[in-house]
Amino acid sequence: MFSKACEYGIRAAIYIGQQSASGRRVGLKDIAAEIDSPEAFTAKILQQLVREQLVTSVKGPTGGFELTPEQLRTVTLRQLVVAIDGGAMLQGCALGLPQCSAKQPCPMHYQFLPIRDQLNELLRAHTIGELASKVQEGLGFLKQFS
Amino acid sequence: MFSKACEYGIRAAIYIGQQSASGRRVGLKDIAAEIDSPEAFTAKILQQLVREQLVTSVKGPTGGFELTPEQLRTVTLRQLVVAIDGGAMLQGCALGLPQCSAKQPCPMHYQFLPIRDQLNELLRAHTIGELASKVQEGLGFLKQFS
DNA sequence: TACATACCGGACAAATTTGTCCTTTAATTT
DNA sequence: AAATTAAAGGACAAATTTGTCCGGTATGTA
Repeated sequence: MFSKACEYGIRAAIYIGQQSASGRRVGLKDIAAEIDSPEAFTAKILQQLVREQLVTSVKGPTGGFELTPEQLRTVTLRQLVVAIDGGAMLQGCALGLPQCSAKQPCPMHYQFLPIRDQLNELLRAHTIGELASKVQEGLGFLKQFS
Repeated sequence: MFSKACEYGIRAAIYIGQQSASGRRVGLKDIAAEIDSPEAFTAKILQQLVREQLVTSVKGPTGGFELTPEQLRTVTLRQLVVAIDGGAMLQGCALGLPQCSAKQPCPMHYQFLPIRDQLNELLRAHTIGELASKVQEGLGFLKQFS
């Protein structure tokens, strides 16, 4: 569905959000450990998110990553996905036709349309803050325990 | 959504189906030209589909690819996708958790479930023959004209 | 039987994605 | 101010996906 980078990015953002909601700023090492992702690769992805201002970072001792109250409230899953994977998967043709549209639809065009619309709607409807709360309440997990 | 290989594979299968429905067997060169795909790469993908018996091939002069009436009637989009991309995208967790399930769901688990179910249903519901007819009737396209 | 045709299969190459390492930059603490 | 901490950024490496090339194999035709 999404790229690895995107999966890590979303998990990281939610974890940062969860901690930010409790007033804690978190470092890269902590993040990678908590979401079970490769540290250096996760750093790259977070850099992207910081550049896009979807996540906030602070350098130096006591530094780390955090989400402002506004970011918690307004940044959606969709913004993360677009920032990391680009819009292609949320718009492009399922069969890869470059100009697929009602004008010259691929054979699956009208069947896929509602599903893609729902996916877009879904991603737009959920903020990082909301997902972070879910994790905080033990209703969702960012890595698996045994 | 799907890999390039999968996109080419689906388009190729539908084109072969369209021609088979009219009693024509088609060669690789023809296929690649009609669906606008790299020839040698398309050959690899078709080999896979032939091995899985989703497509039939005949060697030698007058040879080529075709779909038997049974293949036209029974092979679904889902079988093509699984043969080429594997089942991961049709089952795996959206956030990449290896063991995501109701037991330890990711924060988006229950939101994604209905969408993934619909996608599976959609892929299962459409046969190559059906999609080939759509193209034959001019209601769907496998490449774009200008 | 010889030849031509067209798929098969393996090796190879390019491009992209995933992942690592190390130096630089910024900020806090002593 | 110096030392320490942690993110930023660039270069590099591994893995996967995408794509090519070419000799081998099967099949139909003369």
